Amino acid sequence: MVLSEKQKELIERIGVFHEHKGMQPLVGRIIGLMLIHDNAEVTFDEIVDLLGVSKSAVSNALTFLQAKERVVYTTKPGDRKRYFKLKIHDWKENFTKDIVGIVEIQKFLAEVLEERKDKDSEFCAQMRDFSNFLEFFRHEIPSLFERFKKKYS
Amino acid sequence: MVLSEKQKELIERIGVFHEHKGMQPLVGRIIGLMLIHDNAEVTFDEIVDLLGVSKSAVSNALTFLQAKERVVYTTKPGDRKRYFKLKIHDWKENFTKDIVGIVEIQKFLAEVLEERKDKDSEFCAQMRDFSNFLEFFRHEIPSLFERFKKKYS
DNA sequence: ATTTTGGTTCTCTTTTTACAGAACTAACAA
DNA sequence: TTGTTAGTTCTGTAAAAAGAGAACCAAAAT
Repeated sequence: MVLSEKQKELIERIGVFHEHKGMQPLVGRIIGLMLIHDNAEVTFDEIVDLLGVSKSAVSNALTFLQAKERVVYTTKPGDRKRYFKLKIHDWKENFTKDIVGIVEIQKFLAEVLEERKDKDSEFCAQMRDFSNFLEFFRHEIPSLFERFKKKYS
Repeated sequence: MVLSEKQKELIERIGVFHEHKGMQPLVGRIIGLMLIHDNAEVTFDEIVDLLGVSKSAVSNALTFLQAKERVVYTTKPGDRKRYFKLKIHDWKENFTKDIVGIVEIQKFLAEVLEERKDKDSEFCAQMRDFSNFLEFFRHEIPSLFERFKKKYS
C-alpha cells in the first residue's frame, strides 16, 4: 500500500491528537496508520516503510500498544509476519478506561475532604458536589451503554 | 502554614496523577497544594516556599493554570499579594472539557470513515458503532447533570 | 528619591523523551 | 550449515521539557 497525501496528513493529525493525550508521537501515528490502512491491519515493516521510522521505535511502540490492549496481532498460516490491528471491537472497554481515568480524581477528592479541617466551608461543599457527581457518573456508565443500544436497535 | 508529612505525600500523589494527564509536574503539585491548603488559597511565595521551587517555575505554572481556567486569583484591600485558588466551583465546565477531549476522537473517526473504501466491512461497522455512541454520549452530557441534580435534591 | 515587594522574563543547565542504528536472537529456509 | 526473515534489545544521541537563577520591571512604601 502507498499513502496518499491526504492519508498522510490525516495520520499526522490523528498522531498529534494522541500526543495531546500523553502518548508518544509514533504511537499516535501507528494508531492513525492502522485506522486508514486499506486492510485495517499492518505488518511490522509496513509501519517501518510507510512511516519512515526505525525498527526499534516500532518495536517499542507496538509493545506499548499491546500492553495497553489497544492492539493485537494475528498470524496467517505459512507466513511468519504478524498482522497488527486495532482492537476497535473493544471500543466500549477503551472508552470506559478513558472515563475511569478522568473519574479517578474522585479518589483524591475523598482523601482531601477527609484531611481538611474546614468541612463546612464553601470550598469543601463544592468538592463534595463534584465528588458526588463523579460517583454518580461512574455508576451511570453501564446504563449509558444500554440506552445507546436501545436507541440504535 | 506548614505541611504535614501526610499532606506532602498527598500533594505528590495528586501531582503524579496530573502528570499522567499530560500536565507538567509542578502544575500538578500546585493543584495538590491548593486542594490541601488550609485556606484553600495560596500566595505566590507560599508556593515557592512550601513546594521549594523557583519563582520562575511558579510564575509559568500559574500562567498556564490561569490560561486553562483552572485557577483564579483574588486580592485583598491594602495587600499587594495575589491569592490564587482553584476554580473548583466550575467543576461542571472542567469535567465537560475533559469529556469533550475524549469524545473528540469522533471527528477523526468520521474523517476516516469518509476516506475508507471498505465501507461495509466489519472494521468500518465497528468504527461507525463507536462513532455513533460518541455522538450519542455528547448529547447526553447535559441530561447527565440534570439527572444528578434531581437525585441530590 | 530610593527601597521593597510581588511577580515576570530571559538565559542557561539538567533531565527526560523519543528515536536511530547496530548487534543480537529465534525460527525457519535453502 | 549457512543464510534469511521478523522482530527485540542495547547503546548512543539529538531534541525537547522542566526548571534554576539572575536580571528586570512596575507599583507601592518609606
